[in-house]
Amino acid sequence: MDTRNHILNVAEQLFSEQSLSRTSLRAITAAAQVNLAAVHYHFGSKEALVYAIFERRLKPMNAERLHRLDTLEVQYRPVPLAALIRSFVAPPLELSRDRAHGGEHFIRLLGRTYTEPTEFLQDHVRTLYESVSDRYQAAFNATLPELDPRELYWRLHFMVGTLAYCMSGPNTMRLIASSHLTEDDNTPALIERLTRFLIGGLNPAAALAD
Amino acid sequence: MDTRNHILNVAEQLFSEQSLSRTSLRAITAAAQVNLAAVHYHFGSKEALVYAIFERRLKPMNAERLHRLDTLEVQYRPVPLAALIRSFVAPPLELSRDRAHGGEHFIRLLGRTYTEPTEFLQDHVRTLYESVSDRYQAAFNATLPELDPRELYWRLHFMVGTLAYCMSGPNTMRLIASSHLTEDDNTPALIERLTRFLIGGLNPAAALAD
DNA sequence: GTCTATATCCTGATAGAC
DNA sequence: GTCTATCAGGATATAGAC
Repeated sequence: MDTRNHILNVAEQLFSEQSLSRTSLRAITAAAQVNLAAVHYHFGSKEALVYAIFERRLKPMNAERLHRLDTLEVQYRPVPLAALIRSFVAPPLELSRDRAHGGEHFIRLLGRTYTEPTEFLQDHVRTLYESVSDRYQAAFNATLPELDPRELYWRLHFMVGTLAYCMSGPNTMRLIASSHLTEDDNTPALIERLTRFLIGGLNPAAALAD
Repeated sequence: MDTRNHILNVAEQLFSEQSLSRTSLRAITAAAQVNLAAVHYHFGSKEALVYAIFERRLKPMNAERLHRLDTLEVQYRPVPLAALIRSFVAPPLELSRDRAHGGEHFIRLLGRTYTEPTEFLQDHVRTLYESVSDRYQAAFNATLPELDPRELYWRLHFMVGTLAYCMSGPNTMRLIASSHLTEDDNTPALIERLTRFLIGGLNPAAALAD
């Protein structure tokens, strides 16, 4: 079990630095200083290893989102927009800050997965997102009842896209001059910046409030 | 020259469906019904083929952006936010609609490249974006003078992220239930939806106007 | 559980005839 | 310009000793 977790950690980091297909099992086992065959013993295949990486992180992350949403929904109905957005974007961004446990690497990897056309992963990840997707769609619908479902759908799509780009992180292609990209910009500040941006985008009329 | 363009077209499509590393030269030459050695004769290497694909599309696309910005800047100063955003997001989205010339495939590929950690491409693409990046940063700064540079940087970062996600297209992972993802949603409508979202995000106070 | 050795296949690239 | 044939290396996966 120790070896298994060690492989997960090292693979997670390497996968976050290079694409899945460009990262070989040999590179992983060499970096982890374990035998090549250990991966097949513990996971069965490279794809199964990737599955395990996503499952380990996504389950608690999305459970945290649902927990925050539960708390909000007993307190308010409907949930105020700012709080709703924050409960959705904060868990992944906070996980990305968790360098001690490798969360930073995983979130980078996750951000890329949103746009990567690797079919074998898409289905697996979609399943791990199902409850979050349903619950939040209903919650946003309750908070923004004046939007028709199609318009709401598109705005949520834009929201997910913005978040995904933030997750893919500082090693992403920087089209905008990066003189202001300072590492000192901490996670709570980023969460607030992003939340303000999304409030404006999701509901222009509500942007002035809060 | 005919073979060369044919290879470019076929490669562009295959690269948009699978990641760069998972798409082999053999798959490309088989689909294009040309000889494997033809790629090396016309381009020299797989990486050089990828360069050529990006150069062919990115140069006119960004020239179009700068052309629109030029036109706007002789007409207004500063350029209104909505028009500025539209001039930035429309060229790629319109290109994505150009199925006759394969623009749809390229834009999908481009959307992914924003978050993919393939170093050899990043530098090349960044160079092709340099003038656009500089000009637009100045234009947004003139339109939104009340934002300090760091805040503006982050909002533009969010904007690019949202656009990138839209470009990566309908085959992207759909976390939000896709019942409303109808293909009939045409490009002009998407441009307007996205522009309205971005107006709200970039400048909440201006969202109510326009 | 861990390791060595190996099977099988696919990759990008190139040499050289036509 | 196009083709065949081939090289050299790296990939995943597995069989079997310890």
